[in-house]
Amino acid sequence: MKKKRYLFSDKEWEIMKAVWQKQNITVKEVWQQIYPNQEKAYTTVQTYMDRLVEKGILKKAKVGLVNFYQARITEEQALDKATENLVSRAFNGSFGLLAAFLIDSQRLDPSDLEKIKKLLEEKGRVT
Amino acid sequence: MKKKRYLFSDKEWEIMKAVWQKQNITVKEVWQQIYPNQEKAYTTVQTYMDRLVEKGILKKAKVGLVNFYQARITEEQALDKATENLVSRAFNGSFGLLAAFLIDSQRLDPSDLEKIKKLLEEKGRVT
DNA sequence: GTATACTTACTACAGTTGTAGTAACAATCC
DNA sequence: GGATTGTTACTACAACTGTAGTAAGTATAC
Repeated sequence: MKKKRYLFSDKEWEIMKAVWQKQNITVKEVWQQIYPNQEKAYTTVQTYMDRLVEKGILKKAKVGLVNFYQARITEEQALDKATENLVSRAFNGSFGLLAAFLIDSQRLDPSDLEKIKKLLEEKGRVT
Repeated sequence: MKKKRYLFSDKEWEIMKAVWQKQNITVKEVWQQIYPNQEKAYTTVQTYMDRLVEKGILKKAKVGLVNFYQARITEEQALDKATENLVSRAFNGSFGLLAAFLIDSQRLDPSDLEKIKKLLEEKGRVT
């Protein structure tokens, strides 16, 4: 088992999202959830998941015939790492820059902006 | 020349940051800037840059002996794509979620928060 | 109790990325 | 003008990623 990177590839994100939704999940369940129309082979999903085990991100335990997989890190942790990675590569390490970029982008709708204002106010009150 | 992905690997970001700083840059200049202590071989940087040319992200033009490289996409575009990619993989496609995550994280210092408030107000006024 | 179905374990292979070496050619130093 | 230096072009190779096939073992259907 190698050192955890917490940095996922595209496909690994898909898998992890499913695992966080249902701790103790099987390959089959993940497969059915993310590829309901068999877009990818069952064994492809199996490979992704076993690689995540090798990387120390998932653990698996056999119950009878079947392997059940669990995440060893939280979604929170993964989001944080992924965001940090983007920020460090692309935004010169400044989370503030990313935040400003988001606000300036056309990517937030009015309700997003409202929510952000609320969060800021709360933050202000607590601090 | 393949289709532009605009999605960069870690090393590609390093290169691109240098290229955006100085349009028409040589391999040597990039190398000296990002590896001032020769942490990596000159030819390593050369390889990164020529791959970016193959991918259509950079173009190169020879002047005398030497190749000068230019970006074919703006930093803005790349930031947007990279952010979009993170959001779509990790934040269920919601830019608002990412923004909220940032505000909630301990990653923004008071001056960041101030700046964000200002931006929001301006946005409010224009909208 | 043999054929069928499901699941795992293992193997394979092409494309991408990180890393760098070598060959060849031009410029320049004496 | 031969040796040295700088630059490019090309090749190489291991790790990682996306993708999937096959073998083998267990369960189930009759």
